Amino acid sequence: MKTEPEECSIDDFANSPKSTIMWDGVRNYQARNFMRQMQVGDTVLIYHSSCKDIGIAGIVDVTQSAFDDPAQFDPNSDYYDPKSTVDTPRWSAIRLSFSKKFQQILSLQDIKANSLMPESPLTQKGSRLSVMPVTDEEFSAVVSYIRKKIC
DNA sequence: GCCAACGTTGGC
DNA sequence: GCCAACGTTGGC
Repeated sequence: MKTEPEECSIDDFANSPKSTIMWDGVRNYQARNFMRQMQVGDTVLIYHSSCKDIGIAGIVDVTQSAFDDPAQFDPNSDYYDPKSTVDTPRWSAIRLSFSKKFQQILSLQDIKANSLMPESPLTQKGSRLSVMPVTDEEFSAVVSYIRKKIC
């Protein structure tokens, strides 16, 4: 899952390890559909975008599967969607909790240079998908690369 | 700040 | 249903 760290970063999770953070505001159907597939206990890579240190910053866990994103009903929210009603909601949110923060960001450069996620939309030009699946293979590649790099 | 790539909107 | 125009994303 992508996030701008100024809005929500891995540190926001790390600083409140026992609480959960609601992941709301996703307003793209493809991303939403991927969120709806996520189950409690699933592992999520957190990617910092549009910032100085671009890349994967750590790991969080799903603590609640998809529910109606309350922001879509709130006229005062940036994420308000006038076309959503309680009867016909469009958007979903999930809840996440802290798992791990990488000791250093696994940069997009490194991800590309070492082909850690060659098939992923993440490494493909022009992809704007903010929630995307990660294969077991990609996850293993990411974790073993960051271990090696830190040691 | 630039700009390519993308998704959405809305007139027809 | 098409597609031009528009707004947004996000790396550089």
